[in-house]
Amino acid sequence: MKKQDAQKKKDEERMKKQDAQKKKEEEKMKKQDAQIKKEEETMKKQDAKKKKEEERLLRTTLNALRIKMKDKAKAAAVINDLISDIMEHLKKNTVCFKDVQQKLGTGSYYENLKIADPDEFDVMMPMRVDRAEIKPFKEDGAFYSVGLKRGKNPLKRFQQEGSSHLSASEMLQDFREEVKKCVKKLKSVEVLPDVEVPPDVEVIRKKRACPAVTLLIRQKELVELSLDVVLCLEVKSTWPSFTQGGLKVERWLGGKAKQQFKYLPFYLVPKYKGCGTVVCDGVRAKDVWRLSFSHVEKAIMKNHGSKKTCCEAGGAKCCRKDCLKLLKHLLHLLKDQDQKSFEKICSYHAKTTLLHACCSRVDDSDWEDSRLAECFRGLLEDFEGHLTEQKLTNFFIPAHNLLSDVSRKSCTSLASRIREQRERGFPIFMENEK
DNA sequence: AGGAGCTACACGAG
DNA sequence: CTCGTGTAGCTCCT
Repeated sequence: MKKQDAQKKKDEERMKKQDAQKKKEEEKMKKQDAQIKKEEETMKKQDAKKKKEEERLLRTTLNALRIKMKDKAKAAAVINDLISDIMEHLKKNTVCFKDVQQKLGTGSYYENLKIADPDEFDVMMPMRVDRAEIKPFKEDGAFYSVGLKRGKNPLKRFQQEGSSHLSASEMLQDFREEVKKCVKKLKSVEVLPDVEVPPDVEVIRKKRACPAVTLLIRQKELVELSLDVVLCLEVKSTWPSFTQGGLKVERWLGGKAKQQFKYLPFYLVPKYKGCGTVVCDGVRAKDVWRLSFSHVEKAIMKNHGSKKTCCEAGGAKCCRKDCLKLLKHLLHLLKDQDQKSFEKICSYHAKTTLLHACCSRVDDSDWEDSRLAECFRGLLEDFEGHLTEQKLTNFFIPAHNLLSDVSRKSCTSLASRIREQRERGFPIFMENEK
């Protein structure tokens, strides 16, 4: 019996030992679990911290990009005076350009997207052309020849001999001369002793394939201002068929909004490249015009939410514009570092990327102000995608690739520079932070 | 043509 | 931080 008892005790003890062992192991496991959880939590915390840091960086960057009210007021006074002088001159002293009645402010300043300094202004001066014959020039649908039909029109003098085509180059040249005359006249005005020194205005040399007459305004104690005056044709008729399938804003802004945009006129700017060799249907390359929808871009930027109240006093604020501002800023900084290689990539590419992004992430909740960092990253990924594929469709003309003139090399190298910034938390913004 | 009233934004006060 | 105010630009109205 004793033996049996002893055996039992032994067994029991062994069992106890085993149990203890088990418990120990369980505890060990628990501890490990806890450890893992803890690690996960610290990772999460670190991530959150990183996110917060990044958010802060982006906000301070945006803050620094804000335009000062005083600068804006000073610049606007000068620019507006200059613009009304030019318009007056055109109305009173010219025959062919007297029909320019309104100014059409375009570009980032007038879209409230200008960053850092109010130093660049874009103004279009439209001339109505009625009953014009607009024919596409080459295949992508961005360039057109403009023919005038019979009837009186001060623009007739810009028609090519033996054809009805309006010569973009000649018209732009004459327009330049008129602007120059106006500037000269302004300079010759006698300066009264008690009047402020008038700003020094210079018409700068025409750049190749540039539709604008650029004026540089220098003033004491103020940044240099540049004013692009763009002569353009306003056509009040249905948009060219090449625009079909573009402006895909139905899901974002609604079908009605799209319809209303399509009721607006379209514009043609004298953007031609190359010399006067005959290229297509007897039309010379320097006589062609390029489509412009900057008035629609501006309207979209002003009314950019899927809800009407987006960014209004009562509604929720979104970060669409802020994301674009940041992208433009990043592009500027990268261009400054590496001037030559990214020369051909401009803020219009950034703007177009945002427009496309808004069409794929259509809800205002996709662009909540609180998600700035996340949204900005998304926009950058879009941009990198366009660059690596070397394909960025004109928002209004699906067959027109805005990157077709940019070299493969600069596309891929810019894409990797942007990716690098994104992955490293935008050190380029930190360097420029003060 | 000019001005009233609006929006979008900057900015300073509390 | 929120709020009111100022500024420029735009639309609509007379």
